[in-house]
Formats: sequence, structure tokens, C-alpha cells
Amino acid sequence: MAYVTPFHLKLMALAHRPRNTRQRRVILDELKKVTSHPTAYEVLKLVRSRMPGISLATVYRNLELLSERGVIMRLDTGGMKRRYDGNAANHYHVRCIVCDRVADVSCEPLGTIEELMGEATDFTIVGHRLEFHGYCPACARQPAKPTA
Amino acid sequence: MAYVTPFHLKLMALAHRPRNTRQRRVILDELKKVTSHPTAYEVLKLVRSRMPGISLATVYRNLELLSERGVIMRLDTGGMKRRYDGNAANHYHVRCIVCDRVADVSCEPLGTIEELMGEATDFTIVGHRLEFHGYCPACARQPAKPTA
DNA sequence: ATAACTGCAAACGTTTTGCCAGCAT
DNA sequence: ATGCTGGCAAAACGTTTGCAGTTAT
Repeated sequence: MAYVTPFHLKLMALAHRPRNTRQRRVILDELKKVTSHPTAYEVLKLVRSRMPGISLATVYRNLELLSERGVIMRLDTGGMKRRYDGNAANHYHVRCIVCDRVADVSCEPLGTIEELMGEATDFTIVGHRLEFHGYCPACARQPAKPTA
Repeated sequence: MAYVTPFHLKLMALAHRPRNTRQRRVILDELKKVTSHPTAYEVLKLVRSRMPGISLATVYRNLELLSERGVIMRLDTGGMKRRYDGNAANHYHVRCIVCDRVADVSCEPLGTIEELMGEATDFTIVGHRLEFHGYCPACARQPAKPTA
């Protein structure tokens, strides 16, 4: 093969037939059980409570596979670490600027926003990501939390 | 001082009187000259053409300082690396899902969007980030670009 | 004089990778 | 038999930090 193009990569990804392993099932299950948008390491800790031997690499590989297949949602969001959402349906998030907690915003995605922006750019728009930031209820109450 | 709170940190940051060093001037100047939303490393390369000896740490420190002061804009955006924008005014961005290029969207920020969402969450919203993704003109034309 | 700053190298935390053995089909 | 998979350890990556010497005010 002379070149490997994005097209080839897509073909290769489709040729890949994932198996339904226990690790994968438990990772997905734990992620679905939770509303906290955990990081990969947090998923590891959740899964380890049921499968003490599982490795971080496995968690990463499966989270990647599951989000490629659209089963879960990968949040390439503000902070420096990636988060994952068991709810793959498109929805928005709020991030607390103090404690970094991420929560869902219960509102319909604004489909029309993309059409509006289509005229303001020469890109062909296929999606958008909207993230709010502010204070979560706990941090709004005590804005200056003492640090040990 | 018993505790160092976020409030104290803010005070300390304000007490800090930045100096106008050559490095800082060149970094800002190069960033303003460019519309490409470069990463820290890309800024380094730009600046090195004028100041061969400058170090990556200096670039990071100055980009951080400049964005803290609101002179430039730090884009904590999708991909794994941070990008910086010489235009500090609030505006939106599009990211190409093939080549990862980031461009501005020429449109007014939607202030009302935050009020709308205020009812859909118990967070106290102070801002939002809206990013579009799609194909840039070049990648839309030739979707499967051969890789060497 | 003094606080801010630089360059260097090392440290850091997150994510990816190479390897080989194991397992499902 | 094939090829997807898991665990481990090491590498890679972007970013931050400690330090010792330098510079702007």
C-alpha cells in the first residue's frame, strides 16, 4: 500500500470487528451508571471496584473504541483532561470554574445555530460544541475555599 | 498567612508588576501578526526566527501572563493542545475536523444564550464557549489527503 | 536594590504505544 | 488459525516547575 489516507484508515476501522469482552461491558456499564462525566482515570477507579486487575491502557482503548462507535461521548472539553459521557446523545455541558465539576444542561441542542453560522465562515459546518462555565451550587456558596 | 485562598492568589497576581521584556514584546508581536491561532510550540517557532535563543518555557510563561491580563486569548479548545489568539475580543471559532486548522467565525457573540441556559441548570453561569467543527475549504475539496 | 525574568533541564500528568500471551470466533 | 484483546511497561506528548544567573526599573 503506497499511501495510507484518512479513507484507508476509515476502511480499516470498519474492518475491525470488536468483540464483546467483559472489560468493555463493565466499562460501559459503569459509565452509564454515573452522571459525573468521569475522566479515564476515574473510570478506571470505578471499574477496578469490580475488576481489580484491569489496566489503565485497557480503559483508554475501550473508551476510545466506544466513542468512535458512537456508543458514548468523548468530551474534548476545556480542561486539560478528557472526560467521557455515557449519554451519547448530543447535549450541552456546564463546567464549574472553581472545582472543575461538569454537569449536563437540560436543554435542546440549538440546531439552527449552525445554519446561522454557515454564512459567517467558509468552512462546511457539520457540528458544534457549546460549553458554559460558571459556579456550581456548592462553589457559589463558598467562593473562597481555604486550601490546607 | 494561614490559608492561601483563590482570593489571595488573585491579590498576589495583581501585586505582580510585569516588566516589558524583549521576549514578551516579540511573542505578542508575532502572535498579533498571525491569524492562525498557533499552539505554544508554533509561537516558539515564529519567535525563534527573530530570537533564536528563546526557550519554550519562556513562551509558555508569557502566553500565560498575557492571557491572564486579557491581552491575548487562550483557547482551551477541543484538541489536546492549547491555542492562542492575538485577538482578545470574544469571538467564536471553527475547527477543521481533518487538518485541525482553527479559524475565526465572523459573527457577534450570542449574549442571550447564557440567560436562556440559566434556567436549564443550577450553576451560576458567567460565560460560554461555542466552537463549530467542519471541513475547511481545502479539506472539503480533497477529503482523502494522501499521507507521505 | 529588588523583584521580575530567562534558559535549561527535570518533573509532571495524561494519553498512546509496542510487545507478547491469552482468548473468542 | 485468525485476529481482536488485555496487561504491563515504556514512550510520547504538552505543559509546568525549580533553580541559578540576568535584567529592567
